[in-house]
Amino acid sequence: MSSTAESRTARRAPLTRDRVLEAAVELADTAGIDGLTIRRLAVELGVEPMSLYYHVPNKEAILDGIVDLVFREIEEAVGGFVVAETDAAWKTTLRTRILTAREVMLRHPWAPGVMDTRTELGLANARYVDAVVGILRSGGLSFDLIHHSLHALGSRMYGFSQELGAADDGSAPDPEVLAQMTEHVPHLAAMLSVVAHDDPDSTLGWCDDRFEFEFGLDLILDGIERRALGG
Amino acid sequence: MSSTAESRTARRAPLTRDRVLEAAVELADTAGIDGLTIRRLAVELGVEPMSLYYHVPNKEAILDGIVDLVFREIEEAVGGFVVAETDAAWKTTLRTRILTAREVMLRHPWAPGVMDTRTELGLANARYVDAVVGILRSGGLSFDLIHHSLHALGSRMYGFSQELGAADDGSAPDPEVLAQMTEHVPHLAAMLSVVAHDDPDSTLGWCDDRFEFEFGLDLILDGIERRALGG
DNA sequence: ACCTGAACACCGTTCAAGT
DNA sequence: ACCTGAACACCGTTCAAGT
Repeated sequence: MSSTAESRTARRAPLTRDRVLEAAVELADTAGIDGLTIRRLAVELGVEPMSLYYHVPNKEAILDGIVDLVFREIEEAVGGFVVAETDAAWKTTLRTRILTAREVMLRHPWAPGVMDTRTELGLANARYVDAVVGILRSGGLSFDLIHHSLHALGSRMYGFSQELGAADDGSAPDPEVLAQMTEHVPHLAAMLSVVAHDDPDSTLGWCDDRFEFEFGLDLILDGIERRALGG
Repeated sequence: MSSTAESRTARRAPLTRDRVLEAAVELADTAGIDGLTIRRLAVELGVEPMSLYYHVPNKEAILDGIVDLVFREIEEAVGGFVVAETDAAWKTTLRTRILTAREVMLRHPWAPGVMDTRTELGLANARYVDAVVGILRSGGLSFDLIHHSLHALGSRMYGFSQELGAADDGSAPDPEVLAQMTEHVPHLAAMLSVVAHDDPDSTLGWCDDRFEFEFGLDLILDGIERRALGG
């Protein structure tokens, strides 16, 4: 009973690599990726900045570690990366797998950005890709086609894809802005004035909304299937 | 004749927004995006750091500016963004357009990364998208399908796509590493041991090699065409 | 109009030291 | 074994000033 009250959350719990990484994910979730600094992370953990370096070599390792955590979260969400030997319904299996990964990604909007900056493929990430290869293999695809398919999917395989910019944010196009656009980008303006977005779960900025994501995903999955059937 | 020799390249040329941005592109090309700092940019221009702020409000504006320059470079490379009224060969028109954009992107490996961080759609970027919309429109597609197609293309529309990590860098798989991989990522290891990469113009790390890029691009373009024909 | 100097509030990280 | 303090070499940016 040496301390009457905790002055900070989990102050006395011993620091560990896992606690550092979990706190880092939480900080990135709440403060954004720019808010994730060694120094802020330290105050969050009730510790001096330099203490972190005992558990983690540098900031890059922290970034590696938090994308690892995200992939482990995906593994948990899909109930483990076990793959059937053969699976006639490989396409829907992969589809739901990817949409589940997407759910997790939506909880960590910073994840796509920092995944892009990773140069090495971490183990958890590799295990995710491995499972995707397994699913495609269970559908009887050749390794060659599987390889091309991974490239074709790109980041969509992880449940996210590049956005096009703020022009397409789901808000109704302002008629006045539209008039100005007509001068410089007539085709784009015409499209936006025609396309009515209803955006049920509105986007996080980095990410298509669900309908658009699925449209692109299905386009690619259909294409892969067609290649597999020799089309 | 007050100065006998230039102590720095273009030292006495008056600073201007354009000169700042051109120097910024050059610095990012040579020193990488992390090497592009206000302070280094200043010494490159033979000027004090604070001088830049007279021509540009802050660093974000510089980043906006250099992706603008990249899109202008693309516009030049494709010979202007004019679009035919109707074009039966819209698919190959768009295909070559995108592959030309890709050539430019390959000259500026930092571009995809900073494009991802832009929140607003700049004018030059919008003009690029506008031309793509125009090409699809010239093929007779509905604006609705065009809109979905833009999302389906994602960053591929600009000539780049997300990479999967260093595991797939075109180097022949090291048998010893492969043995270790077999334990944790058996499907991936099996695929890599089968897939022989011949990588003519080898990648820059952020980017698929040309064959893989075209495979994915054609998959999507074929899918769009099929949707257009009501498939 | 265009450029500068000093200063501020931040970074990540090293190194030698404390317990 | 685990944490700290002072210090270093960087950032972007403000503000008041120079010409």
